[in-house]
Amino acid sequence: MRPDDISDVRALPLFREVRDETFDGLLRASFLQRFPPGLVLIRENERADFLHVVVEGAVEMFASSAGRETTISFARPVSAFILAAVLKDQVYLQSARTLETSRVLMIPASSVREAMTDDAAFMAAVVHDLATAYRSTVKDLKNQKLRTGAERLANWLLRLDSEQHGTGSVEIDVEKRQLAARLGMTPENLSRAFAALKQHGAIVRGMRVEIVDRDALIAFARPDPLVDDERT
Amino acid sequence: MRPDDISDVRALPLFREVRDETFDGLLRASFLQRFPPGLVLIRENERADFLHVVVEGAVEMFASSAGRETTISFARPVSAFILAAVLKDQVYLQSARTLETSRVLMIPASSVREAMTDDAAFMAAVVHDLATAYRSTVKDLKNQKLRTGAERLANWLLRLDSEQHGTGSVEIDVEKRQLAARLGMTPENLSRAFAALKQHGAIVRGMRVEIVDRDALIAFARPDPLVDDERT
DNA sequence: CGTGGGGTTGATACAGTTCAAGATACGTGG
DNA sequence: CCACGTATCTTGAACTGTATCAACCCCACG
Repeated sequence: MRPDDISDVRALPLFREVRDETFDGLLRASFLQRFPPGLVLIRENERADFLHVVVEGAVEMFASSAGRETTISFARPVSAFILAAVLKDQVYLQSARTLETSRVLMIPASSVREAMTDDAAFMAAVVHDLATAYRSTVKDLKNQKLRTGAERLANWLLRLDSEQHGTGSVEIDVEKRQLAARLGMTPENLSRAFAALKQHGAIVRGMRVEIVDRDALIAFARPDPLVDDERT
Repeated sequence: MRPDDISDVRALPLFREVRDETFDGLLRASFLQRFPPGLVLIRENERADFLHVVVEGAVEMFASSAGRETTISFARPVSAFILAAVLKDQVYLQSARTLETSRVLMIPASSVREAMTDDAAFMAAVVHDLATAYRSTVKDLKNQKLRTGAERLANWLLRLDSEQHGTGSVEIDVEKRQLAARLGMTPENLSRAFAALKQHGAIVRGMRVEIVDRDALIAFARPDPLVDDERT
């Protein structure tokens, strides 16, 4: 494991305040592995043996039941995923697969649980991380239940624009099929949602979207900090 | 506060393993209040000043955005709700209102955060509670995204039957409009879903449902422990 | 009684998926 | 460098799932 990677992982909210010996102990038992795109890292219903941390690349969390499948979320560097299953010593509720070539740090579940009982600072960080993940899922649920697909897209565009300095010209940084999955719809539906947004001030051309009438787009999207804001 | 209530609250997973002085400290700062039905206890976007515990009655968690509203979950005695907002010292993401006359214990957020830093056992219980709430929300999300309304109803009936000793004759213990909200659909849609289940071995008459062909109902519902099981 | 709320039913409309076909983009091998 | 093949994206049409609006039934309760 390269020194750069170590310091990136160390900088995670989950590990930042932790004692050195706790962090070293966690790393000693772990290993970093490189995976090709499309590889399934975790299958739901398997026992949670490791806490995974995406160090490089991108991972999609998804879930299936009765033959249907849906995307739950994406994990990008540097972040940990499925902490809850590890803590409860339970099976995963979600599956995970790489979207690109990715490097993933795998920390044994038992080490995580030990570190938590030994180091109060780590346990406090775990509490914070869990609370954040929980609230993020509640926001997803609200986004899904309270909005149509086109509205979810419009709000996603507004957020992306503000991340890209609010110039009104947005570069889509993911494949559209991935974007469709993230927004909880089919690729066909995403196409139609883009077409529908022409009426509301957003024009798409390839991977670039021009927000020509921000007020109209906002009026259509009706953004809500309790759904869209990352920080709260 | 009556001794019975105290021991009920003490028995919650969140407080069971906690030191006596921690528990006493929490209670000292708290107060128990009685509320009439339909009263809004918490409004989303308000600062989380209290951790609430339903001691008696029933509370509905719901959320609104852009004029639409949806039910997120129900809290029945004895359980705590919206722990995450309290821990992050943030605003509530959900609103809460009583469904019936209810008694609710309100613990100041600052006391909860103090108790957590003082008592490792309490913090450990908080971790477990948060992980459980998080996984429960993920299951809700899967239930919502992977199933139709009729399928959600069918699975709810199967679970209710197993709770009522699997006799195949199920008594619905909530108003149907509440049930519709819990299953994420309109009351009209619930009526139609019940009608549709006649084809799949479940016959409704008033508040009573007869499961006349369990195999057929299971084949239609396709229950999944990773969505329906409370324990995992 | 009569009135009102919960529940059901019907008609209509919108949201979303599916299936199929065509368009565009892109990397590879000839 | 072009041609081809493949994957992504778009568009159209049909269909499922759900919401909405309206009418009506039923029963409990004043």
